[in-house]
Amino acid sequence: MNDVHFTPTVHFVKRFGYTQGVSKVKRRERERAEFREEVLAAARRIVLEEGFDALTMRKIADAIEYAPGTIYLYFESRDAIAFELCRAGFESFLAALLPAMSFADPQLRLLELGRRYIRFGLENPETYRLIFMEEPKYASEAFHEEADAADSPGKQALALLVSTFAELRERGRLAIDAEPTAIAEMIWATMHGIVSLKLTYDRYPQTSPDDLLEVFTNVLVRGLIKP
Amino acid sequence: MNDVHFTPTVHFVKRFGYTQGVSKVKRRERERAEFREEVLAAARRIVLEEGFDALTMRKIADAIEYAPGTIYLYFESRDAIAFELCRAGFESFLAALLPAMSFADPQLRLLELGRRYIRFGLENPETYRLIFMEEPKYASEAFHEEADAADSPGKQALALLVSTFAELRERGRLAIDAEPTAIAEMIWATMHGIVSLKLTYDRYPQTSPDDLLEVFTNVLVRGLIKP
DNA sequence: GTCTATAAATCGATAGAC
DNA sequence: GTCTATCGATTTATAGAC
Repeated sequence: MNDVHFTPTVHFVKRFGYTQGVSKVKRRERERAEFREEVLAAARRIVLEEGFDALTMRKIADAIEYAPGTIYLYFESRDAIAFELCRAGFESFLAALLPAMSFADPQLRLLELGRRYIRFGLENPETYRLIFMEEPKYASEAFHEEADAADSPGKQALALLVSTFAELRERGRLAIDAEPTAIAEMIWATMHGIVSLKLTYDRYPQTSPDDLLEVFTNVLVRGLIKP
Repeated sequence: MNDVHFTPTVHFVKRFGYTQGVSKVKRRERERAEFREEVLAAARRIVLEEGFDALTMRKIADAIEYAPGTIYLYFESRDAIAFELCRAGFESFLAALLPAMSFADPQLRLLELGRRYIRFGLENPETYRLIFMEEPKYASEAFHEEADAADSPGKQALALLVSTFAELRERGRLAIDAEPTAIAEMIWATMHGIVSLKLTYDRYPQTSPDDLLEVFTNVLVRGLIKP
């Protein structure tokens, strides 16, 4: 993603010269970032209230009280905005899970990861929809993107689960013989199922997400983990 | 849903009179049903190949080689077509699960239900997306609709799972103390998670749906069901 | 009953005035 | 840097000829 809008160096150097210092350049960059953030915040609000398909440049422009064309000076296209939303979405998803890693005991950590996963999904339905349920076009790109050295936030989040099961297996506490990756992805699937069903149907499942998680963890502790 | 197109009685009685018998009326009705089915088949194909958002009256008209306006003589709107697709989708979903009920043993029946659920989702991705993953607008309506006396096909499908767990509990074969409904909906969530993740991300989860199901059933048999 | 033609709305994106 | 104005494409749905 080479967004030319992020490197206006030539223009500013020509106009102000470097003898003037970089303060004005920095101010411009800051204002630019602020405008972009304003656009993204409005976009998130629209997706939350009206769904992803309702995310149009005109609606964003109305929300931030600018003309539609102005947004194109800060974002290449509507797709670029959607991609940025997904990117930020995976990052806040990872941030929501991370505190669970402070639990030293892998079983307690696992339960906390599940609780945090579900809470994130229910409290941020617009973000959850965007990264896990909508048109995979943008989300898949953001999930699979290879950052410079590290994995994408989405992959890192999954890695939290995998490492927890690897640890349980190392300690000989797994009751069945299965790959940590397979177990982790099965858990992921269940968490995703609980959240996405709740977000799609308001009245079904009749059981609350918390109770569904409790039944699942009861089964999990009995059937997968040795004490 | 009072679709005036379904009750053209007055028109036909005026035109043909009842002395002429009902054969022509029946032929008209049959042709009408055939046209509607042709529209729905084309709509299914479009949803399969290009996604639900690409379902437009023009595309349907092109596919069946009629003018766009003609479709409005048979369907009230695009929404009515989407609703009909969901309705038929729930019915074929139920039909795909039903054969599992021939297993007398509830545990074997449960495993077969899981296999059939996942197979249906993977083999009918367009229908699955439509009834369980897309805009809940039409699906929710079709799921919650109260047919004359019986439940909707969607509710009936869920009832297959619930009754299986009720049977297991009656026989004293449940290892944990939980409502059959809660257990059934937890299983539903997991099945839905496995299928929908696979349909949304092509490369993640890395574990195949079959292997995910196997891990899950291993945990389930160990942690939930007494032998 | 089907067609052509089109209305009315809305979309993404761009051009040019200021 | 922001605006107005608009292009060109797309949509649902309708009107009227045949």
